[in-house]
Amino acid sequence: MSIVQKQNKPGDTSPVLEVPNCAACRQRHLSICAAFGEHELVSFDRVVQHKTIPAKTVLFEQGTMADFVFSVSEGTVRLFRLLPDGRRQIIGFAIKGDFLGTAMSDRHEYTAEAVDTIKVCRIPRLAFQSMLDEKPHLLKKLHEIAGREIHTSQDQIVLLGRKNAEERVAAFLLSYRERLARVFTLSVHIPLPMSRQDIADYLGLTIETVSRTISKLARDKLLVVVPDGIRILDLDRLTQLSDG
Amino acid sequence: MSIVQKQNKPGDTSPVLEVPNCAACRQRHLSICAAFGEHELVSFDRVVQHKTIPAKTVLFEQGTMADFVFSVSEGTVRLFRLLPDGRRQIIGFAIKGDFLGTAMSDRHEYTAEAVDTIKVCRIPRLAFQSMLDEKPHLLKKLHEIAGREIHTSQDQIVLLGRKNAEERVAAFLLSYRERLARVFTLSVHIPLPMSRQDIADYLGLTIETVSRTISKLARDKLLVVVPDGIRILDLDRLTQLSDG
DNA sequence: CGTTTCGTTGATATTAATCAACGAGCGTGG
DNA sequence: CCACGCTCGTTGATTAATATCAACGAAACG
Repeated sequence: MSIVQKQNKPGDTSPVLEVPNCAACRQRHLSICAAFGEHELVSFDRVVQHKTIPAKTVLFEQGTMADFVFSVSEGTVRLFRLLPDGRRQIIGFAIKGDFLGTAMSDRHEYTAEAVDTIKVCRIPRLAFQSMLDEKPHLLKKLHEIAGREIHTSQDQIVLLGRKNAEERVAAFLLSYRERLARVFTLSVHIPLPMSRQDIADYLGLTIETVSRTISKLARDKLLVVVPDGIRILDLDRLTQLSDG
Repeated sequence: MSIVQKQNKPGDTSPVLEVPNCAACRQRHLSICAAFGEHELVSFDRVVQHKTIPAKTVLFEQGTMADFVFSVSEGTVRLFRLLPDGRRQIIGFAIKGDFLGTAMSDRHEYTAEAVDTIKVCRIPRLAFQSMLDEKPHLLKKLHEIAGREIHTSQDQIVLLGRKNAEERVAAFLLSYRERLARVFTLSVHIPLPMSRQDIADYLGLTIETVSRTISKLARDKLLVVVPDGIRILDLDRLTQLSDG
């Protein structure tokens, strides 16, 4: 069972505000912002706030009013839901270029918490909503993102419903690798900023099972554990394993 | 482990074509069609095909080209993915009013199969796509649907990742009840057209565990098993159980 | 430099899967 | 119309996978 870790509260977010400048943003072409033209970015700049947020800080909490939507431009965010007795299920990890607020519901459906130090762009939801109403191509882009989100959710449902521990860990490593590849270069080295507990809560396992499974994969020479992550040794076998 | 049942192949679908008439469709206000005005419906009528399809028929298959999108107007559809060794995970059940094709990807991400006799409206994807491009309010409606889909996927992820057998069964019965309530009247009687195997494959369990769990809930007087479904006796306790 | 957190590994417990048997309902064909 | 074979759901006995409980070492942290 997952125990909720010590964490910063939403109240003491006290975020560092940076000089906002979407036009100069190096993540722009990765994110929802890719849907904007040059002149649209200027009006976007007016409503967006760029923030740096320390590790373990709650970005927003499940059930609270969704006054803002977010775009992640640096670092890793864990998205999770809690059961009344404290069991935690991580829905996903958001990285550079990811958008939080696809569903456009007026309450947050999960809690978002910084895994490491993150940078985000925060946009008032109403402002974002009215931009959506004005610009059909922005909505189209957003719906594209939603489509991908549905797809990866379904992958996760198959993983949780029908895969064993080894298959789950292999699938997590490979899918996380692909996510990273969209933003960094594709490599056999996979940095894992999140804890084993996070991975366990993402895969519906316990921390001990995750640890044992990674050890087994290392023993079987599919990967090696390196500081801050793992290195893939046998991509083919790992892929085969992950597919079930 | 789930074994794939005998089923009709996509080839022998030989669907019964009905007189198409969206304006007279009694499910219209429930479905994506609710986004159309009267005169838009006429142009919609021109591209839509209404079909009646017998039980166990494959509507479309995972991985094949998504040439059509579908709106379910009668009956129950199971949506599932198969692992190479035959393990099956049901992603969801579609009922009257549900739309299949939200993700708008060019290949089907799951197989759809009639549980009982169903009626569907079939729309060529390209035609639907061009209607989307013309009518922003249709895209908006579709994105709303996508938002709900993401939300229910996340519920399912929490269920599969962190709930035990009893909680899963209780949660399934209640969520399925709510789905039905959107379309029929809310009742303590829940018809279950799908088999125990379907429920098991939806909940990431085996048929035996589902059967035992339902028996236990009946023994504990939370429900009674009735022909073609169950009847809820203690909604409060069932709700509490399902929440974890 | 002590203290806490994190990851690992071992021993045991528990849940759900697997293997097995059986009875009810249903359709088919003799 | 009844008998047979099938499918489906249920229940029991046993096994297997993962959770839980526990201990420990290493790294991180104040």
